[in-house]
Amino acid sequence: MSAAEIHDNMEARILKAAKSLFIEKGFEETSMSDIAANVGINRPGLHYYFRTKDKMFHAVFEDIILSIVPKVFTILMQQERPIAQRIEEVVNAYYSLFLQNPNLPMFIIREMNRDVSQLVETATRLHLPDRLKEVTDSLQEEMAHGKLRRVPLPFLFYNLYGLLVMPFLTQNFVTSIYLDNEKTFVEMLNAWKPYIVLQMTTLLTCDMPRDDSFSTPFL
Amino acid sequence: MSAAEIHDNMEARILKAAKSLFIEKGFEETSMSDIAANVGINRPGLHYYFRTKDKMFHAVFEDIILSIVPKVFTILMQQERPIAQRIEEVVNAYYSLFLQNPNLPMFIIREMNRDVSQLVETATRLHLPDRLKEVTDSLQEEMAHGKLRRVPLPFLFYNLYGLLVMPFLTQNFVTSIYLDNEKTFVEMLNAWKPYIVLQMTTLLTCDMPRDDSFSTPFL
DNA sequence: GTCTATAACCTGATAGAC
DNA sequence: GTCTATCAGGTTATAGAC
Repeated sequence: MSAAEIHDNMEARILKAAKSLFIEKGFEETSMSDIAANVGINRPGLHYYFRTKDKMFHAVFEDIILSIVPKVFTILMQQERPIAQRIEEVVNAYYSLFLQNPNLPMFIIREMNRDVSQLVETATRLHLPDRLKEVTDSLQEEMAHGKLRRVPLPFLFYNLYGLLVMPFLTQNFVTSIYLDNEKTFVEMLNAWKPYIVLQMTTLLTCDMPRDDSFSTPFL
Repeated sequence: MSAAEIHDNMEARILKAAKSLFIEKGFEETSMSDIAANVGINRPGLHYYFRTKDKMFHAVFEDIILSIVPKVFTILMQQERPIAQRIEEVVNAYYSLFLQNPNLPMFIIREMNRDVSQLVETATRLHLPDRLKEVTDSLQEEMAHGKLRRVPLPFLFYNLYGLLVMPFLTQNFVTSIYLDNEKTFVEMLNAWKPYIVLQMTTLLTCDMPRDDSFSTPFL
């Protein structure tokens, strides 16, 4: 194995450990010592591969975003498929990601609040705003053609992510109060899924009393 | 002013400062120095009034819970009022609390995950589990009588809090991407409110396709 | 009651030996 | 590349003067 390969290999090992710790405990509460101990090297070793804690974090965060966001964008743009089907697939994608990392929703929301500008910066570097615009344009086209009801985009966002993320954010709490074990939690998640899809499709297809006092340029 | 009054007064001042800092930055990221500086006394002074940082935090947390939870419980138990009205009042109560403290939802969820057992302990000390049981009994009675549709309680919880809390959790993010200023955010919140009420009443009163594969003792 | 001084420890980061 | 030693700064908490 060449020196470069050893280097890459160690870099990957560090990233893996850092990712798991950052997700579990957040940026501030994760120390370089924690990560070093987890990888099996010394604190200064980390600084050799990633000069600062910040740079390590950026790498981890980018990795996480790339693992889900493009997938969701692609699903949402498939205009030929019924919206209920697309939503269900989006929910499935998030479910499978979150079930592997139950702390991920918490992590992302915390990060959103700790440092928005960094998040926006990372997203821009990955050209996600451009891709997002394509998605919203696509949805608005469907709305304009009457295929979907006109709903302000932030409301779609709140509806989907609120319903999707709340069970994970409160997993510990709900489990300790209502449920006996983790298996029950997964069963509950599966029973919850159709509610999410139904609420979203209702919002996007059925006529509901609507308050037009709030209008925005973005829908 | 007696010595005891001076003592109580300083205790209150400390609690107020601690509350605002804990909510804004969380438990771990708030230092005793921060609080001391905010109150205008020295670090060791804090330890005189609250022996440890933990004890101070418990006092703050208890204060927050008492400011909202009993109110919500009372509203939900008013069986004579239409459910839509009750839900709207609950949303109003949370809105007015969260608009004063936009970081409160984040704070509570973080705390839920940092230390569930402490949360449960505090709740028990305040006899909230007993009061909660009365509320759920009341709702289940309405369900049994056909006044409300039978919905698993955790699903009601997810629906209400997911829709209610998501705008606040993502306020910084959404504001920096979609909106120009804070005023717009409040306008959006007000436009969002009827959606929450409608989604909840739909869930609780309309017939929807339903998956009965998940049944629990608590519904 | 409130202060200064300090204990004991943890943090991220770097310099330099090997 | 990986180590030891160390820096400069932060943390909670306490002892003891006044």
